[in-house]
Amino acid sequence: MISQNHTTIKTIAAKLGISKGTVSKALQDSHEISIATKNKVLEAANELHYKPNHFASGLKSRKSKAIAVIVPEIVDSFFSLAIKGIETVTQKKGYHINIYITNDLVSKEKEIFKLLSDGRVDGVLISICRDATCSDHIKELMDTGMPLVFFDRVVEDIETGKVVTDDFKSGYNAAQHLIEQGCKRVCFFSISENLSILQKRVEGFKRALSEKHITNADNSVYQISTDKNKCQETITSLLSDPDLRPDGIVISVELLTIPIYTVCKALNISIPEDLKVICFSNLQYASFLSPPLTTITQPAFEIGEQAASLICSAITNNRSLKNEKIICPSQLDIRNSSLVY
Amino acid sequence: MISQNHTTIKTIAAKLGISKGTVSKALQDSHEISIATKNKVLEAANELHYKPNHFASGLKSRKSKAIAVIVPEIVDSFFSLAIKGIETVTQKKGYHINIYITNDLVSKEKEIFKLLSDGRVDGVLISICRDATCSDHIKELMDTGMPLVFFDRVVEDIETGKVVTDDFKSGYNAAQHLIEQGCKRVCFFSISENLSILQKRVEGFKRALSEKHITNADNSVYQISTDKNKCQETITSLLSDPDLRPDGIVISVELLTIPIYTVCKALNISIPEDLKVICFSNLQYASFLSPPLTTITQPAFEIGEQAASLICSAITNNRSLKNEKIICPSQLDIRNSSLVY
DNA sequence: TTTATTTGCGAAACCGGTTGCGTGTTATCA
DNA sequence: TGATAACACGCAACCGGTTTCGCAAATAAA
Repeated sequence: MISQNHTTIKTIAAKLGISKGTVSKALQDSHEISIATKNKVLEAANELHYKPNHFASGLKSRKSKAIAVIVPEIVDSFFSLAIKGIETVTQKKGYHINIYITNDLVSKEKEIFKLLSDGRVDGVLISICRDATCSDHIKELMDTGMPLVFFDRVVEDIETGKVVTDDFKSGYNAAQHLIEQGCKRVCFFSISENLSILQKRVEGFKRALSEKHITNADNSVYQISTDKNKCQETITSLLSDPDLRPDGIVISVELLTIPIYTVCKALNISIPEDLKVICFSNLQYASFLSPPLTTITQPAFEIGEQAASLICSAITNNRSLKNEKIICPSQLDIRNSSLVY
Repeated sequence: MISQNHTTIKTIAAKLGISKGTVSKALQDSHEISIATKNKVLEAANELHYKPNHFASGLKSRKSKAIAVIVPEIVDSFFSLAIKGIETVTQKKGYHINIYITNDLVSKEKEIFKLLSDGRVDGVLISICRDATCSDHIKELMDTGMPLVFFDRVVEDIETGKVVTDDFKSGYNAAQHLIEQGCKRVCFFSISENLSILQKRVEGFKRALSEKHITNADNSVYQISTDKNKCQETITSLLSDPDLRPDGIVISVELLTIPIYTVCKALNISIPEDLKVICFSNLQYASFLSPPLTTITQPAFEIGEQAASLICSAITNNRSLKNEKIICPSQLDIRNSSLVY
């Protein structure tokens, strides 16, 4: 095991009595090498179990054939599906993916970006942190020429590839659906004021409210902590008073589903009788929850595929990503949690 | 953007009028460089935004600080949690992780192993395919000295690090629980005859049956396809006849949960009245399913952490992984799907 | 003061492929 | 048959750090 006498291009050259350069060119199927020599080289390479060294070739080519994928969370049906979509594409195109999880911490996001400046990856796919207070680290890496594509959670004022869903419309549709189901006091539970996609969902949500003359529009959006305990506390306080509590909620992220179901159970609030719920979620199990959860289902897999395609073509064709914005529409999957009882 | 005039060690050397070697040593805080020079180098490096080149250092050191993580699926609460556990550890130790998804195909697994022989990763963490008919590719890579750790789905006859749960006992406990709940005809739904962990679960399951003198033990294990349509067909045919169908099922993997719930709904079989169900699963939503699902919950996060720790210490300390087997016990989370009505 | 030792740094080989250029050989054409 | 072109391959620099070795100057010991 210790004697890793790996075979290099030099080994092959020595065995065949030819030069390194010739072996290298033969392996690349270069036109300036005869077929006879190529065959001999291939045979020897095979026999000696030759494997080209990633570092050596990367040193010259400055290409790693790897892409960084940065996500806030992985135990999440949206992000895991998106990653699967990414992997499907990158695998076909011969790219490797490096996964980084930020846990929604900008500090960790910054550390990751430091690591990526060593040429380890050829491009970056990222869905940014919830508390996205600063994006200098992103700009800095991009300034070195690193291609970067945002998916889902984007930084609005950085001009580069973006793949998102139709957030405004989705927020609008969600609210409209609840209103159509008879809700009079509709709320939006968000987890961040900074994320542009959540802002857009809120805008769409508010638009629907104002169009339908729902009066609590100004006081209808709540920021919920993602810390388990705080989260449940906040929701509990918001839902405790039967006279003040909403009769319809749009949940901005899947993460909040369990807390809300938990609190409703604890407070004996029945969904959908007392409270109608709709959630931005990709949960496979939505139909089998109790009650079945109405969702705004994002095309997570497709978003991943599109993002991966964009970054790959940016890398190989040196394609500019400015003004490349792809919008994959979400769909409303109506289930019992939001239906008239 | 095109002018990527990156600064190298040479740039710094030229600016300061010293040699490459000195700069390199200064950056490594070598004892043979004066503090004055080190400071000058650090300052210049900072000023010029110097970033060491991953390929150049890797070429010498033969270390990539990267670990491959190979899983059959990622949209799965067990595997995504395990990956999160892995990432927690590797991130702390300065390792990157490359994710590969096999979709349970040996062919893809083999392709991945070919890719990993170029020095791109320093070690491998893998949970093998369902149809694990051959493991030559794994042995071949290990023969080159590549450290490898199996987690959850292991190859029994390859001697290396393994992190698993107590599969026999879990299978035993699952069956015992159903029997205690009054089931007379208990079945095990598996997805593979080849996976040793499933074999062990089955063994434990059968042991419980025989100890309790359940008579259908010989005819109680069914292999279910993971193809959606075939899967539902098989389950439907197994559950159709009210006189022949089981009154208790142990589901070996999370993947089969939805099909079973779906078929039961379609056939109007009520869980747990007509059929009690228990599933090997890490689903966060188990409590909120209808009915809440009794699970054998594997310590997925911990399994990931342990596996990552093992591989890291194998890489850095050249620690041998033979006979390194870590068993993280699962727990039985009893919910309504298996309880006496 | 002389010798021995330590300190600080430069020169150059090295890691393993890649590539431009030059050269000798063979094929082509007038 | 001589000039030209196509072909096949070797040589050596190069990518950007790392590391060994050696040397000169500074310091310590004799």
